[in-house]
Amino acid sequence: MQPFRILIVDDHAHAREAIREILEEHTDFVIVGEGKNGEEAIKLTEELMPDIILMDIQMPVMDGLEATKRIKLKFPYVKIVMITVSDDITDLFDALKKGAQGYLLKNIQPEAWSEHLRAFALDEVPMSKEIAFQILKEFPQNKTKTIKKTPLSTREMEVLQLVAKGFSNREISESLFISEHTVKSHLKNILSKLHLENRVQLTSYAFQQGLLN
Amino acid sequence: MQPFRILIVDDHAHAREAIREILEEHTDFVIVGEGKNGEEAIKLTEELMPDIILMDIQMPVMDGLEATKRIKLKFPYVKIVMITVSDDITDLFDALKKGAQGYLLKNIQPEAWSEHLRAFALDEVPMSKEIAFQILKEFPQNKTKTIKKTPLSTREMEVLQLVAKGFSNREISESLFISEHTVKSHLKNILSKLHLENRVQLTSYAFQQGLLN
DNA sequence: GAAATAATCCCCCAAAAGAGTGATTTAAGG
DNA sequence: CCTTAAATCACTCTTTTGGGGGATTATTTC
Repeated sequence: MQPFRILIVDDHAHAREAIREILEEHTDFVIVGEGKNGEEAIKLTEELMPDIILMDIQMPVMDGLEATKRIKLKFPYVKIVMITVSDDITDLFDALKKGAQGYLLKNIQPEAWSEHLRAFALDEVPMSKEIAFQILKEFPQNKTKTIKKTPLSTREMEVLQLVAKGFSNREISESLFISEHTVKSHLKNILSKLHLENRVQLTSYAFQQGLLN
Repeated sequence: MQPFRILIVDDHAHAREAIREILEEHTDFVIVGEGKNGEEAIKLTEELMPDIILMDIQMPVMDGLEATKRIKLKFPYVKIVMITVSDDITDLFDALKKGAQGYLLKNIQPEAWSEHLRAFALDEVPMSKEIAFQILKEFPQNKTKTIKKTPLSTREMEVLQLVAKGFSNREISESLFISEHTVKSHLKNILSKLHLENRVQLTSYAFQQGLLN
């Protein structure tokens, strides 16, 4: 079998070096390029068409979330795996939303990376539950609390329903007998709670979660 | 049983008179008000809270479609029935999309109206298939051709997929390697073909029709 | 009684969306 | 050959959206 072609994107040279060392122990991975930020990631992906991109989340110029989103839009078949030491695990969920296949934590059992990467590359797992569990259980309690559920309030749900039906903020405000400012405020909070960017994504989300009617 | 409280909205006085005559033959209908346009319809609905609104489509100031949409947004339980002599039957489907319960044609068997209205009021039919058929069969062939299916083209479907994922026009244009102008043009055509107003409604539609993935 | 949350409203501002026009090129069908 | 449809791009203009600040009440929770 052809080795998996891997692109590494991280702003720290020493981090890239560490990753390279880990992967070079295995003959079924070949590192085809390295980038320092999101912009380079996009350019290098176009040039090299890697099988897998290992991408850091925090980077200057363009961060890994934005880069993941854009690369996935243009090249849906490229697998992207986030690498991070993030202390805010919600970033990782955001990454999955933007199309990343999975994530690996720099400081947690890098010796097992190759195994997980192979699983990602072979599409064996969209996001392996075992890996997720493995990672989550490593997190101290106070960290995982950052993924606390912030469910939508009653009013926010009402707004959501009307947004998903395609009504404008103005129309919603008239329907609920409140000002348009308030509607925008609710919507802002909803998008923020759900880590979404716009009302279309909210509508998709609502359909997929069965939140409507 | 209480008689059904009916509001008539039509810009022609003689049309309102004709409707009044038809309905007054039946004791289970009482006409509580009359309006001449969409704005009046909204005002009168707030004041009178009728069970059923009989509304013309073509009216000055604000037409029946817009009025239907707004009334339904504020008062979802009011039944709205469109009355029209429209030669473009697509208007009627638009009316149903905006929340109308059904429609009646001025020039076709008004003697059967009361029966149909009773059905609408009692929620026996969201839009009775028999009535729809009855009306459709009265239409000459060349008229019904105006409801011709205009399916989306391949490219339009591609645009739809990306819109429903919450991407902006700019992002879509970069993904498809075309200009943003072209994306807007496609989107405009899509919305027009499907009689929708914005990308959120398109997203809802796509989900409900199972057009995605 | 303090702290947190929900719901309401306000301002500013840049970007995006949508509606109305238009044009050109290519491909497909009769 | 003519017509139609699809796909592309363009310009203008207004409205809408979404992000960034805030603030005030009232209620609930600890």
